[in-house]
Order: sequence, then structure tokens, then C-alpha cells
Amino acid sequence: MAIAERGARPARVKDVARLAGVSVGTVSNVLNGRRSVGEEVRERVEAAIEELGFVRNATGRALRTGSFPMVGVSVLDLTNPFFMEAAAGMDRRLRQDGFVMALSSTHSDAGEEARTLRTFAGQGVRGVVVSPTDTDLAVAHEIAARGVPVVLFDSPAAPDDMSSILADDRAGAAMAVEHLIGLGHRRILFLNGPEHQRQSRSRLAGVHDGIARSGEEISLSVEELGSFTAMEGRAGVRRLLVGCGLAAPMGTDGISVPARPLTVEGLPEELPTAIFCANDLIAFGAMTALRDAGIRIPEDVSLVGFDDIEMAAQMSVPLTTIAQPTDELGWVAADMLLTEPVTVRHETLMPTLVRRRSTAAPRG
Amino acid sequence: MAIAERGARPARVKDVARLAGVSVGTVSNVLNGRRSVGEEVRERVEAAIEELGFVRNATGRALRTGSFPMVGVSVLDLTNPFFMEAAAGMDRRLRQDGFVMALSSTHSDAGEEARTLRTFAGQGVRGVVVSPTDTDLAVAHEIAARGVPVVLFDSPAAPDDMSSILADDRAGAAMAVEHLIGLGHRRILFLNGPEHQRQSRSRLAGVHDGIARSGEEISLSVEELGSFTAMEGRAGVRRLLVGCGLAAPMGTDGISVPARPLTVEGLPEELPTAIFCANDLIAFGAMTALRDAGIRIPEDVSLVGFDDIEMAAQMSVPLTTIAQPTDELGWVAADMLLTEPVTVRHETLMPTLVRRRSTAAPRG
DNA sequence: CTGAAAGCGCTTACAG
DNA sequence: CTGAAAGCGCTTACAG
Repeated sequence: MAIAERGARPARVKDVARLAGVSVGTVSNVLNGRRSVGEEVRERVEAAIEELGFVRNATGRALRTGSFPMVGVSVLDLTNPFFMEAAAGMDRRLRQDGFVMALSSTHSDAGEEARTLRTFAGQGVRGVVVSPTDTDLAVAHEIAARGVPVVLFDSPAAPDDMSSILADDRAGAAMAVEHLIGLGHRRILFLNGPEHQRQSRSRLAGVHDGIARSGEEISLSVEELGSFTAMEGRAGVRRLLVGCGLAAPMGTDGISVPARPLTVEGLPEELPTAIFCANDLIAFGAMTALRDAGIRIPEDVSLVGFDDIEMAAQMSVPLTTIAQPTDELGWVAADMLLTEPVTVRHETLMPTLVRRRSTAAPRG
Repeated sequence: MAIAERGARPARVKDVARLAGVSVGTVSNVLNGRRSVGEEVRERVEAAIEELGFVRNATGRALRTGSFPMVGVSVLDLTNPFFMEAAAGMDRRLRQDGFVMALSSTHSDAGEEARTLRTFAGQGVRGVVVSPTDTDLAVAHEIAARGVPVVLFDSPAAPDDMSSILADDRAGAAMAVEHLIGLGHRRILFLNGPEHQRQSRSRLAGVHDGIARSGEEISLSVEELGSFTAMEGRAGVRRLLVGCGLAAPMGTDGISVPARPLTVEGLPEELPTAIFCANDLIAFGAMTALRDAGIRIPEDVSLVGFDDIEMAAQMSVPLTTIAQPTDELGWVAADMLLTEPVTVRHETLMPTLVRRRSTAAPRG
């Protein structure tokens, strides 16, 4: 049996009006509290609504008012914990106003992003929050020009027709490096994400800031990974260890080779005493690779992440990291689209250092 | 400047019709390919659409056709990797048909779930997929009766007005236990989720199936955790270790106390040789706690998870686990709502064992 | 093959 | 304070 055939036709304003003995305009007025309605009439209408189980049809309303109670959210990857924690914050804010969150993943593909944004616009969303694939904001500008408010998420301010919100990555990265330098580290590796992503560039700048500000002589090496993932972090550290003769090359099956036993005295000079990872997922992979090689955290190598996703506190060595105010970032992004009048705004939130157990003074 | 004031008014069918010199009905016909339209006329209309950058307004369309190109998805927790990987599968299927996914988290609260479902229904969604909070499906039935197709996700078949899709948890759990018994394990701990969740009960039944089928004498202990999280898994193993005298109690700050050194001979008899965790997150926490105590995986204790979330392969010891066809589960759930005619269907998919490095023959 | 008209469910000036 | 009517953008019988 086809589902569509089931079920009683739901009640409409017209049905409510008839039952209450008033006009549909009056029903609408009590629904919206727009004009003063007589006490007695209001009660009759409310009783009718109750009796019929009437739920206002959002489509009809949207057609009239021009906007559907929905906000579109376009993210790069649905399975990225940082985005999802931010999405949870947006959801919280949107629910307050009875809005719905339309969520779609672009898989970092600009074409998919364009499709998604246009679909949202065609559906009369109240606004769109987009974590942009790259710096080409053409389609975002296009829908903004069509009157759809957009907020750029985790992205810097763009020319005046769109809002933006992000954490200060540069300052956060500087904090991480200053923390390490403060502990006494002088040989530091920065495992960065791909350079074409804005976050990578900002965090690298912050690393240099931190070093400059410390006034210390720091030996810094930077490795650019292909993505912000655990797999890349693991492979990156593995390459480093192979280079130092501390591990055999990765098996072709992608499963790492068991570590050789290792004594502390055996750690070569080239090995950094601290690794700063551009996000927690990279740090997670790095931790695995270090552990495979029998290198202890933080005794042999200190590790710092970025984001403070939920998992960070649960890792086998709880991770010291730069915490983004992730939930708040999401909440504010949604709020920018809901509080009237909707204007172009730019917000930068401050990250904070969260000390856990993966950092300590360097060995030796 | 308020954003709402910006931008040119977007083109409507009327504008296209005027430019092409035809009626709006004809424009609609070429848009929907419903009736044969003259070749020359079609070209004129298409040119006009192109020139005006016309995008069909989904709200007007929805009001007329009765359904908005959107599917509502209600999950228990937006930051749960299993749900998000499933949501990615739904998103993939929905995008194919230009549908949008409205995603909302109920935080396992029945009241929130009711609100979410009613909101979706009021928005004229094509259908709803819901991962139900508990066994009270009253509101799901309510919207089904109002004509909104619903599919129960990760939930068993309900009485005939709703579709359902899930993996066979019971069979999966049996596989896990049979794998361990096959390796020679006879003392097994099952770290289960809360008993009020259907998954926990099914997986426990599967554990018993596996033991019964093996014909071996197995010493099984079962510990029920408060939730399917890493934190709970970690705490559960920690309690076990404290009970065996292998670890100091957890510090009040929630940070575990450093492990005491431990020799293999020192492992007490009461310690299970294998732990089966009701999901990968629990296994992740268990791994951390074991590592803290200096217990090796798999040499001292074997560990099996459930779900095969992305992280499973990246853990410090890559996790042997029962893989749910998560993406497919999501894809099929969405497909059930999109392929016409929409009928009530029930699907059960089979999980599979994925062997990685966290299981081996027992010590001794 | 094409057009004119009705209508989906709601909100909002406009009269009264 | 309340009602009648117009109209948001589209689709679809119904005529021609």
C-alpha cells in the first residue's frame, strides 16, 4: 500500500475558521498575534486549533512572506568533528526559533558547492552559512546579490556583502608555539594542513609570530600534509621517523609495521622535541605513529593539537590543544541570520590553550 | 545596511513567459517536460530561462504539489560519528534528486524528538528518517497518520505504517564473539551500552548466540555502561582494572592516574583476555584505559569494537571491529523516501568482521 | 500544441 | 475589532 494514500487530510486555517465561526484572516491574526483580537474570539479560535490538531503549513506561509523557516548550511565534510560540533551549535540556535537546518556536504568540490548554494537559494531559505571550499566566492556573492544573506564560516571577512565568523587561528597557533617554547622546547615541527586552505596559512603565520615573540632561537621545520586527517598525520610522522631511522617504511597495505624497541638515549638529534599539529585529527594520527615507534608522549616528544574536538580529551594521552569556541562559533553564525534586522557583521572569536597531558618539558 | 534591501528581484515564470512570448503554463511545461512542447517554442523558453538566470521557486511549487523537496532527519546526537557517516550516505542519495536534508539533533530527549518531527511534518517534507529515542513511537505514528512517510533508522520494524532499516546487530555481535573464541579466548568481557537502548539488547543477545554456537565453556562478564561514549568505555575499563588491583582509582579531576609498570606475568587471573565493546567509541576509551595501565593490545588483551567508524582504522592499535554498512544504511534510508511509489519497506543489512591489529590469540 | 484560469495555504493591506 | 479579497509562484486540468 502506498503511504501517500494513508491518513486524514490535515486541518487548514479554513477548517479552523469554520469551526470557530470566524474568518481565516482572524485565525491568522491570532496565530501571528499581529492585531488585537477580542478575548472571547481568541479563545474560540484557540479551542478550534486544539481540537483539530491544526499545524500551520510552512509552505503557504513561506510563499506569502517570502522566506521559509530554514537556514542552509554547506560544509566541506559531514564527518569532520569540528564542523559537526559547530553544526550542533547552529542547530541549537535555530531550534529556538523553530527553524530547520538544511545541511549538505560539498566534499570540498567547488561545483558541488555551487549547486548546493543555488538549491538553498531556490528554496527560499532565510540565509546560508557556508564554509567555503576555496577563495572563489563567486556563487556566494551571486546568491547574496539575489537577496539571500550569507555568512562565511571559519573564513575571513569578505568584501561587504556577506557576514563572516571565525576564530583567530593565527593567535591560536602563536599560543601553541609559545606554550612549547615556554616549556623549553627549541626544536619544533609544525605539521600543517594543505597550503591552499586558508586555515593552514593563518596557522603558519601564527607559528612564526610565536617564535618571533619569544625572542628565542628556535629550530622550526614545517611539513605540509595533503589534508587535515588522522591518516595524513600518521603518515607524516612516519616519514619523519623513517628519515631518522626510527621506523621501517609503511607497509603497502597501509598498516604500519610494528615498532622496534627503543631506548631514550637512542633518540637522534634530528628528532624534534615537540610537534604542533594544525588540527586534532592530525595530532591523533601523529600520536599513533609515535606510539608505534615506541616514542613516549610527552616524555620523548610533546604534542599539541588545534580545535579541541571532543575526542581530544579521550586520546590515549589526553591532548594539549588550542580550543576553538566551536559550539559558540556555530551558535553565533546562526544567530547572525536570525536576529532582525539581518545585517552584514564580522566576528572573530578567541581560541584558548587547553593544557592536558601531551606536553611537558623536553627530554634531556 | 540591511541585507534584505539588496539585490535585484529574482526572475519568476511570468518574466520568462513574457520574454519568450508564451504563457506561464508553457514555461511550466518545458520546466517539467510534462507535455510535448514545440521544438521552436522550447528553445525560446530555454533561452529566456538562461538569459534571466531563472531558478524555479521551490516554495510555489511545493504549495501546488504538496511536497517540499526536503527530507527531515532526526538523530540522537549530531556529533556521533556513526550517525554522521550514515547522514553522509543520505545526503549523497538526496542530492541526486535535488533534495535537501534537514538535520536536527534531539539529544536523546523524547520531547525534542516530538517537536522536531512535528516541525518537519509542518514543513511539507517528502518524508522523515528518525533514529528513535526509545520505543515510544507515538509521534512517529502521528505524523505517519498525517501522510508523512517515515523510516525508522537503526531501529527494528514497527507495526506496518512505517518503514525501517538497520543492520543485524545480533548477528554482528555473534560474529565478534565467535572471532574471539576462535582465537582461543575463554574469558571475555562485554562492555555494553545502556540496556534501555535497543542496540544494547540486540548485541547482548548476539553475544549469547555466539557463545552458544561455539559449544565452548566461556566465562562471560557483562558490564553495562551509561552511554556509548569513549568516556564511559574508559571509565568502565578503569573500574575493572582497579578491581583487579592494576590501577589506582580515577583522580577527581577526571584525568586518569599514570600507570604503574606491569609485567606480563603480573596479570591476574580475573582479567579477561578479550574485551568486546558495544561500539567503537567505547573501544577507543577502553584502549586508552588499558594503555594507561601498561596493558598491551593485543598481546595481553584483545579488543573488538562495533560500527567501524572512520577512526577505527586510525587508533593507536588499529581496531578489529564489526563493520556496519553505515553509508549504505543511510543511502537506502533516503532511497526509501525517494523512489516512487513510496511504500512501507523493511531492510536488514548484514555487518561484517573487519580484522585489524587489536585481536590475537590470548596470552599464556 | 498552446493559453487562460483555478487553486495550493497562508498573510496583509483595505474596508467596514 | 473583524471580514472579504488579493496575491505570493507555481502546476494542472480544461478548453480551444
